[in-house]
Amino acid sequence: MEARDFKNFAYGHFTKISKALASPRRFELLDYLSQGPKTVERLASETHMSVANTSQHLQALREARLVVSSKVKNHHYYELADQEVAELLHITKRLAERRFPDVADVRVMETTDGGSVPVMSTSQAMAEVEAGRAVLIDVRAQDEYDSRHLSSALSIPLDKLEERLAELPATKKLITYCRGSYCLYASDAVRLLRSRGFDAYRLDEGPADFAISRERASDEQEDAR
Amino acid sequence: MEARDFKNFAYGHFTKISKALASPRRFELLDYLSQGPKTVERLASETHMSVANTSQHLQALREARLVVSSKVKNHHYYELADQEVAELLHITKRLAERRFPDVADVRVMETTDGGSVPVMSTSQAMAEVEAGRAVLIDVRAQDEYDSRHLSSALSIPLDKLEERLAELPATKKLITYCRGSYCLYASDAVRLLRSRGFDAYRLDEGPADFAISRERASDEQEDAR
DNA sequence: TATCTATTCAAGATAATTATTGAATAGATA
DNA sequence: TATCTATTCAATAATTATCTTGAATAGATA
Repeated sequence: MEARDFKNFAYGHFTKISKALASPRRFELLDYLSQGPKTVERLASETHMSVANTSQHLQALREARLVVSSKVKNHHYYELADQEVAELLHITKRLAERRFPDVADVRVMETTDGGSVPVMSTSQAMAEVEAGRAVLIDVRAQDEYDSRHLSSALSIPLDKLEERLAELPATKKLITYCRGSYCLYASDAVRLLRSRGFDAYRLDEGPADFAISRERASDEQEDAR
Repeated sequence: MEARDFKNFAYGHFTKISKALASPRRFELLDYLSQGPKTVERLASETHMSVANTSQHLQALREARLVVSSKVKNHHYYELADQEVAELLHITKRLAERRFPDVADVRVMETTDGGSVPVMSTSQAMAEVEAGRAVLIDVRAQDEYDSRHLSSALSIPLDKLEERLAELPATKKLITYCRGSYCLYASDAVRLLRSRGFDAYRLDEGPADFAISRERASDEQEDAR
């Protein structure tokens, strides 16, 4: 193989990955998939795309080997092919926030509802929970919770929150979380809870982001040995 | 701002980053830029692109805020806007190798010349150097060495290697490195050195990759505190 | 001032990507 | 077997990206 062919081969493959992430629709699909496996129809309705278009984008993601699919009954489930895909999303978002400060500003504005929704970091939240002063509430859909959730978190999907208020301790902090820093569910939950007198907060990340920080930490412990 | 507008805003910005990485030419430009600042003409000749096309791609990278430029005399120097860009390249490559095993196979085949060029990891190399059994040789261009290099490495650009053989210790291992795992310079150097009787090896990464591993390690030490 | 050099800009042809529509398929369920 | 459901495929039109060519610019140098 000639040197130039080798470079074309390598860069061609690298950009298969980046091309797959280069469409806002596909980026969003991957973002949802980082919460766990989902069917085409579910992804279509969550992203407000047509089913055909969703399917087409999923084909593109599969060609780039970022997702894999499996069949259960007559549903096709798609999921991330590798946890490193979630890491790539994470780093791309972080770089976007660094290079376009507006992005972070708008995120904070929107997810805190202009400052009225207090935010807590995961480490702070963990400390509160361990000290018995707070309870974690996962407000995502049940299957997303089942797929992965923060330890000790309760599952109360946002649309069930109002009818299940009685289950919540009035004397503790309630710390909600959802898919990640750009998801508004936890902010909606905090607003509802605060309007009912609870001391509510939201996390600044979701289980996928948290898993990445954890993994990086353990990678490094291995490297250090 | 409506919830949908917020998502479009956020995903639109995330994909500005990915779109910039989605062309093999631009990916290659960034890869060269991770070795240090370079002029348009230099980048054009290294990537075998026309100057106009190179400039156009650099504009695109600047729009995506992945590079910044500065002017010295009548040369425009471009450089990475953030070290995290190099990290994004690194992770994209790693994921491409995981998902497309051929990429790693071809890389190993090409950079070891079918197995005849022995490869060493950076940690192994560092240990050999510290024990006084090996010398590190940076075979990249002088300005790339000046921009950043592994500590204790000698600078001997590949095209000067033959005339400077007398400077090299015949009793130690010679460990060469270049831009990274996909760069062939170090392999060429090893072939030359071995043909003259030296005990030569190449590193499996370059200074940019090495810096990323280091940074990750120190990030995690901070997190642990 | 004239000229040279490095870079950018503008226009155009070609190719690739996207969303939409409607048809096709494959596997359940009745 | 017939029907239903979830998904994919195929064709189209609209948009966007790419490379080439040649002209324009801005700053050095003579």
